[in-house]
This record gives sequence, C-alpha cells and structure tokens, in this order.
Amino acid sequence: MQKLSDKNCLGHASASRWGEALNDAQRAAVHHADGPLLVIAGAGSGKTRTLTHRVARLVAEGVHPAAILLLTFTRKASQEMLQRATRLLDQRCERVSGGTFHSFANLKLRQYAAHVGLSADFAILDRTDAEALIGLIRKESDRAAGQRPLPRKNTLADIFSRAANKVRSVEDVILSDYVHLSEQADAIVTLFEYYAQRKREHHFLDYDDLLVWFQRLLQDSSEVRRRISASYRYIMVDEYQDTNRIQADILYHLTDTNHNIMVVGDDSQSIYAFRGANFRNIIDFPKLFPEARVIGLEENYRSTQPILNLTNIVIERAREKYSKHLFTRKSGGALPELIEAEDENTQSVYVVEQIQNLTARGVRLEQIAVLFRAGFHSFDLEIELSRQGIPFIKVGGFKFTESAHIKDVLAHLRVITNPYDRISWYRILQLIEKVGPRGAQRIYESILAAGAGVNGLFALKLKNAGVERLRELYRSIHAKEMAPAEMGGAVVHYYLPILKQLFDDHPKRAKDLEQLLGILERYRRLEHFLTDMALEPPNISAEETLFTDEIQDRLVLSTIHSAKGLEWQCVFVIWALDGRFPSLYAMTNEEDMEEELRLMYVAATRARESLCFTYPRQAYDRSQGILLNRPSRFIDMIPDDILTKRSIGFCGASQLRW
DNA sequence: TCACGGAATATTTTT
DNA sequence: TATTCCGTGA
Repeated sequence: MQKLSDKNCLGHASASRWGEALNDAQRAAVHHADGPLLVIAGAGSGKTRTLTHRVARLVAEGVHPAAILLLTFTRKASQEMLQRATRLLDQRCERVSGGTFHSFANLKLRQYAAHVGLSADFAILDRTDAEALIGLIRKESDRAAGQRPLPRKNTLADIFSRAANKVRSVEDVILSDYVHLSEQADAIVTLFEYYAQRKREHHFLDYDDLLVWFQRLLQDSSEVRRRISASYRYIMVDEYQDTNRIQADILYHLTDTNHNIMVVGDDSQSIYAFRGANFRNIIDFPKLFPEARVIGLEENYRSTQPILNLTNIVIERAREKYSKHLFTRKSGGALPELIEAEDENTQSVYVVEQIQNLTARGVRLEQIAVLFRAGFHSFDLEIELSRQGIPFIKVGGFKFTESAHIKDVLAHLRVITNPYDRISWYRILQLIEKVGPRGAQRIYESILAAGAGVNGLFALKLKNAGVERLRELYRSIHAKEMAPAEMGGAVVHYYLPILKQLFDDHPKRAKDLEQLLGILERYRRLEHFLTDMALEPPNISAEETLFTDEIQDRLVLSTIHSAKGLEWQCVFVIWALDGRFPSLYAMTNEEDMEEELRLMYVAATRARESLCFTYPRQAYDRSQGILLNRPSRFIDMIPDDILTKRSIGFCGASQLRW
C-alpha cells in the first residue's frame, strides 16, 4: 500500500483495500470524492470507523496530511481516530491537523490576533477561572441593602456562556431561560459588561471567547479567511449534532476556498442544547450546502434486536429528525426490563444484587454500567456499592485540572508569565494564613501599582510570615534561566506545607502534583504548558489519577452525558422516574423535553446485550413540592412484548434494612 | 478582617 | 457528595 505512486493505480487499489470490512453506506462515505457530505450515523453504526477509513484513504491517495482538518469535541476523540488511521495506513496519519474547535481557534487566534485587535499573549480562563473572576466582580458590585442577592457565580457563568453560545444577548437569555431572575436582569447585564471589560484588561479569553473571536476573525478579515481556508483541502467534523451556531459559522468560513467538508453526527443523539448546541445545525446542513450529499448509516453493530426494538420506539416520538431505523444482524437477546422498586434504597439494593448476579455468571465489572440523568442520582447507590465492596468508578464530574490543589499550583505558575493575572494572585494570596479577600485585594493592588511584575511583591511593606515565604519563592525563580519543570518544582516545594494544612487527603493530592511535574517536564515553555492545561488537560478524572494501576476491573457509574459514544455489555438506567428523567426542569418547555427524550435514547443505545431501567415507586421533590410516582413517560407506554415490567417490594430490601 | 462550622442546596458539563 | 453561602466569635 505504501509504495504506490501511480495515481490511477492508487485510486483503484485503495478502492478495494479501503472497502474491506465496510458496509455499502460506510464505503460510500469513505469514498465520497469532493464536495460537502453529511453522514447521519445512527448509534453504534460504525461512525468512527468510517471517519478513520476516510482519513486513511485521503492520505493514501496523496493528500498532504496537514491539509486535512479533523475537528472533534475532545482531544481524546481526535487522538484515537488518528491512531486508528495510523494503524490502517502509516505514520503519515499522525500529521493530520486535528483537535477540538477550541484548540484550533486558539492556534489561529495566536497567529492572527492582531487582525481582530487582540493581543496574542492572551491567557485562557477555564470554567473555574471564569467563575472566580465573575465571583470577584459579583462581590465588588455593591448592591443596596435589602436587595436580593445576585445569583451564584456559577449561575451567572451559565447565563453568560449561554448567551455567547446561542449568540443572544444576556438580557434575552435571562428573560427566556431564567425567568425567575428577570427582576435582576439589569444588574446582571451590568455585571456581564464588567466581566467583559475585565477580560479585556487582563488579556483573558474564556472558552466561549475563543470561538467568538475566531468567528469574528474569519468573518471580518477576508485575507485571513482566505489564507486559513486555503490551507485545508478536506475538513471533517465529528459529533456535528453538538455544535453550536458559532461553530457552524466557523465551519462555513473555513470552506471559503474548498467545499470539501464532511460532517458526521446523529441528530437523535444531540444532548448539549442546554449549553448552546443547536441540533438544527445538522438538519440545516443541506440548506447551507445545497450540493451536499447525505448518507445514512443504519446498520447497528452494537446491540441485540430486542434492545434496538426499544430504542427505535423511544426515538420515534422525536418531533423533528432524520428518520432512521436501526437494525442489526445479531440474533437473540433478552428483552429489556423496567423495574419498579419500593423506594430509592430498594432500587440501589436491587441494582447491586443484579450486578453481583452478573459477575457471578462471569460478566466483567467493567462491562457493566449504571447510567443516570444527574450526578447526584447515584449517591445512594454509591453507598450501597461501597457497603458490598464492589469497586466502581464514577466518570464525568471533576477533572484533574479542576481540583483545587492542581489549580493552586497552576496559579503560582501563571503569575510568572502574566504578573497581573488578578485571579491567580487572589488565589495564591488567599492560601496564605491571615490573608483573606480584603488582604488579597490590597496586596494585588500594590503589586499592580509597582508595575514591576512579580517583583512588585518585594516592594510590599507587610509583616506576614506567609507572604515572606511567598516572596522567597519568587526570589528563587528566575523565569529566564529556569526550565518550566524547575519552576514547577519550586512552586510545589513551597506549596506542600499549605497542601498538608488544607486537605486531609494530602498524600493522594501530593501524588497528583508529582504527576503534574511529570507533565511539565515535557515542556520547554511555560506558556505552552499553561495553554495546554486549560485547553487539553490530561484525560483523567480527579479520583482516578494515580490509582488506575490498582484496580482495573471496575463498575462504571456515569451520567448519560458522559456516556456518549461508549458502550457496555450490560446497562442499568436508574431513576427512570418521571420528574427525574425527564427532569422536572424540562417539563415546561417542549424543546427541553425533546432533548430529554434524546437523552433517554442515548442511554438505551449504550447497551449491547442487556438493558434494565429502574425507578423508585415514589419520590418527593422538595424544590417543587411534588410527589413523583410515575415511570418515565418515555418508556412507560412501551408494550410488554418489547419491555418486561416488574415490581419489587420490601423483600428485596429487607436483607439490608437491619 | 479572618477563620471556622453548620446549613442549605443541587440538572446535565466534551472546551 | 461536595460546594457554596452565611453567621459567629476572635
């Protein structure tokens, strides 16, 4: 395969080579020539395979790898695809331009910052940083006594982010999606303006800004648009159903020169509308590119027919979609089940028992998953699992870089590159004993006034042992001569005593820091490290970190969102209770309900062989004062020959009640 | 002004 | 579960 040079011969040979192990629809997508292409890939239909084969095919036919752009939603996804393509073909596939929308935007913005009036040395705020900055502004904004307190910083960040992602004004978003805050709309808008101003002053871009500014760059500068779009002959996008309007617009500009864009997605699996994703993007693709070809992948390689029968019924209720009907050649398989449990704990006990049965029959724990609508739905189950000594890992939730101790160390490094990084200074200073918000502010202001970078710290007149230690730290760091890892080492050395004082589980966290230093060693420039940590953090969750080697075979607990794209032999969906799933919050809004439905679809299509829904017979919702006592409306009406229904009572739980 | 403790609260969270 | 907010006492 590698040595073919004759073009015709190559095309011919590859046609048979790349056709292997693909079905007709997949092959058509892989061999699609130029022009826009929309692939509607049903769950488990070999979407990744199709994408990787296409990458390999293009490279094999002599397309320069760097002229292929593969955009995905996680770094992991793009790495995996390029690795698979490399296995199919050769090393060249590793040089394909790939990454997330955000990392791509970052790259291009650094290059062309001046064209939109940005400075190229911007720092990236991750969600926590953004919230910290918003929190500061929130505190500063003095509101008259007796007035209602402003929403929590995390709510504020949600509102701002939603406005950016949906290309709407903050006020609009409040009036439509946060009606209960409409009285404070003006105050929130003002706060938003402060936030934007602060970001400008500090050369900060948050995640949303990366997209917003990149879009602006492409739109406003025809020269840049031409340059960038000409450098990519083929563009491929994964999970297109979860892109938002800005991303769709970015893509449109990227095809300014070449129209060779292939997007892959499944409108039925669009579950990020709450964050601004617009599943209309995928519906409207043919309108945006009238010459687009549409290929559907409907053969499912994952689930048994009884499971597909159920998922087909579930998704049939979706109002607007590319209709598709999944089928499989796999035969046999048990009917999915719906189990009514007496109460939450009975549900947990039941699931635990079933899991024990499965493992007794030889199913590996890592082949079993428990899925749920919201993170806290699994609390009771987690307790029950621990009690029974079943190892599990909860995915989603907090990321490595979001944990406090990592952020602390990163903050110390950040002020080295950007000495006026207010967020980081406040964070660093407040770690010091006797320094609170007020003290941090005072110190920051004098650093700023000194105008001498980190050295501003030395000019301070302050008797505080902690501050003195911090000074020592920065006196010992000479950014020009030291390697990033050395600076990191110094910071960690300084920070360890604080860590010990702050956290009971400091030994575990100390190991994380070692790991962080390990990563740091790969970098020659601190700035690059900091950018990567914001954009492409190591793909480990906080609890996981260094314990991965201990137990491999663990049960998976996951929110449905985090389960997207994954599959297991046996899947339990707990809290399939109307009001929990679909969530009460979605009930007032038809679009939200549609998303809940798709979410149920995603959950059910994760299962290969067995699928079980459970719900407690009733639960009281305190926030709304409502008694929930119906199974999820998405599966309640499914006929008995598709879904087995059973109740279990106290007998199941009685063993553990005492 | 800071530190601490207890109470209240909570949808989902690829970047 | 874990985070955030708020009141209290030093």
